[in-house]
Amino acid sequence: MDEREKRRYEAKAKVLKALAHPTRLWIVEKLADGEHCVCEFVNELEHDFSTISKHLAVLREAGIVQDNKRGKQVFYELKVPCVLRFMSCVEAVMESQAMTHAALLE
Amino acid sequence: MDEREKRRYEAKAKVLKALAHPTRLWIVEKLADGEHCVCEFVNELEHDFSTISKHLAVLREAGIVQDNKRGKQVFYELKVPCVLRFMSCVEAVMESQAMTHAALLE
DNA sequence: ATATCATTTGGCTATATTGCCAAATGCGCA
DNA sequence: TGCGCATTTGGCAATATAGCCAAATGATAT
Repeated sequence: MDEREKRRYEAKAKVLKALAHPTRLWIVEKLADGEHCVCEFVNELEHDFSTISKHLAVLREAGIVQDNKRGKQVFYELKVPCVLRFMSCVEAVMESQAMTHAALLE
Repeated sequence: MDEREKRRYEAKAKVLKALAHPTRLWIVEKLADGEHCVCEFVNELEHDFSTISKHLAVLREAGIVQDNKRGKQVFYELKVPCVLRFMSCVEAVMESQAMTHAALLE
């Protein structure tokens, strides 16, 4: 793996890393039906404003979401909605894993 | 988010986290064309055997790959190949990000 | 049985991530 | 202009992750 390829894999990993957190995953799924205000995330998740804000920054810096400021509020929306398609495969992995564990108990 | 849902998001995040590392991503893509021996990864990546082995353990525990021991060697293969479909979307995110940055420079 | 090879595991240090608090910012309204 | 609200930023302590070395394991071949 040369330097160029290495940087490319690091960039790819950064995108997946942005998704790889329960709170951020929840936010991304929430955005499936369109734009939402930061305040909604804070209300529904039991976290500090600052914590949510930092999670949103991670998603924004990865290029997954974008923010739209309107009035006092900030709304976030998915910039690249194809990430939603990951979910069914992630669930397939979890199911396969559950089956394997069940098989070991037999 | 109740306790049950929380655990579910943690499990999903675990799968994505397993993919969210340059070396592991490289390994997963390498497995696109089928089974490969651990020794091949060690040869092609400039890492210690133990480092590669731990990365493989992360992928295995997440349910993404499975190991097949034959003779002295251990071969790994994708257990749930749909993860390969993530790549094009990850690249779409990167491209969208590149465009945004380019736009800012104008 | 023993030596050998491929891989895994344990242990360690360095680095990265998370989540809270407090303080700073930015916008709209009185 | 100056206040108040929504959000972001800075800073810190706790925890998690990465990668190296050395030692342990497990199968094969002698």
